Amino acid sequence: MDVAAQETPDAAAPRIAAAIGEPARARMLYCLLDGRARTSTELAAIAGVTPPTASAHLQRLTNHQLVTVTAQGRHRYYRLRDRRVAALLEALSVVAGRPRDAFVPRTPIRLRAARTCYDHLAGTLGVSLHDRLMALGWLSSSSKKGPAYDVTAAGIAGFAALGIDVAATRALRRRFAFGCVDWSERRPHLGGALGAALLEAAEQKKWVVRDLDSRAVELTPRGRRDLLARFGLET
Amino acid sequence: MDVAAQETPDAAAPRIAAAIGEPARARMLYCLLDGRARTSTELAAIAGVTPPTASAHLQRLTNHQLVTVTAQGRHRYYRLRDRRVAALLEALSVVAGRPRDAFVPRTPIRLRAARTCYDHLAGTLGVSLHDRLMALGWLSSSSKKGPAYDVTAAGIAGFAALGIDVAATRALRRRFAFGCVDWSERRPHLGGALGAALLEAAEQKKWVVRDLDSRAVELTPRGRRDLLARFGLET
DNA sequence: TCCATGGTGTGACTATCATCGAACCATGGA
DNA sequence: TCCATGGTTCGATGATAGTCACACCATGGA
Repeated sequence: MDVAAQETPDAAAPRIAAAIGEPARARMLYCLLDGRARTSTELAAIAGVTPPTASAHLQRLTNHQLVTVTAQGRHRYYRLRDRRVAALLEALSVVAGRPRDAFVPRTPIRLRAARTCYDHLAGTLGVSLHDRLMALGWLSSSSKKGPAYDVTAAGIAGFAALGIDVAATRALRRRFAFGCVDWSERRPHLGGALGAALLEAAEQKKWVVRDLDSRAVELTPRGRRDLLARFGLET
Repeated sequence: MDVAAQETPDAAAPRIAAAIGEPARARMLYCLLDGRARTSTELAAIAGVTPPTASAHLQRLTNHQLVTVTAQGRHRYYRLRDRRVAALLEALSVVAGRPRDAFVPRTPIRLRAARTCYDHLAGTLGVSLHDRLMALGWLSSSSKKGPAYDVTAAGIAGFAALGIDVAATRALRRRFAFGCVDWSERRPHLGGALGAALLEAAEQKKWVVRDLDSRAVELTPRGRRDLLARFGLET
């Protein structure tokens, strides 16, 4: 019974919002925001509910096109449906994280320090890396204050040295590179296909390790050393 | 009792989503998406509930920082808190309006034809105007496929003739101009400060008239004539 | 074939909340 | 001062939906 498929967009919007608007489901979704898949029981633990409850929640999220499920043996892997759902969750975080009087961030330091934003680096690490890339002249902000970026000749060479083919990345059918603002820093980090490629490269080089249960990303000793050497980045 | 102010962003997100995720409240919010303010009773009628119910809803929306209220005499005017809330609602529409098999738009034609998207023109009118501005060479897409736009010399002159000071608009502290994709057309129209200035100019020239109860925008006979004359735009 | 494990359906309980009528407060005009 | 109007608060009611224990189905390995 795919409820969502029979509705007008107007009627679907509040139902989708309601689907997100339940703490256990929200925990699941924000965990999946790193773009990876989780099994039903993993998500049950993360949400803090029993498997039957989690199953009901996941069914609802699937009906409303927020997540997709793929069966693999005995396991069923759930993941966010697409980047637009991720964008919705990020937009929600932006509104939820609005500065308020005497606001003190209560987010775990680990998560503020380095984390993924769907499929690219965010947090303080993501922001400093972004600033460094701008300072090095690898990236250029094409429009006056617009979020879209372009890569300079120096940047093409630099990214190539990291094993990133800029031309191939640009050819992907998604936004190439832009300043992605997230809730904890309120400053841009590198988003888009290029940001994703950068995270992938960093993971491959074992500069960073992703946490399984959250969006946290840990900087390895090797990563700390290489980032300093290559970018002059103090972490 | 401002519940939202005592919460971490993480706990606030699902509550905000839940605040949107109730049909009556969603109707109110999407109505306010044109950026204008409405009184409590107006919103009650639009949502299809009695004044006491609407009052409770509006209180919740206010607590969760989605709308603000300003008292004027006996009336209390509610409006969306800021552009980020509008962005959230649009992101929600995008997910809600995802193409589905045999999808038939059930939106009133009037709303599809011309409407506002927070504070700029959308709908088929917004889209054709956008395409025309590109064809005339007033706008240029700065990045490869990014949404940010810039204005050409021809555009600066053209907008000036409409009474729009491009330099002043660019100086505003918001995104200058970009392709804003909305749910009904799935094609970009002109968003940002420049889009807002264009709508304002069109309103001032009596080319369009806004509807009070919805996001609909009506093209006046004069507007039809002038748009044809100035842009060669058949409506 | 049997068993262990991952995952889902059922039914009962409970809490939340949307709703409205009626009463109440506040503003502006007569 | 009184009244009309806009708007909110209160209290009661009913529906929705989140929760878990238990039972059930499916897959994979022994």
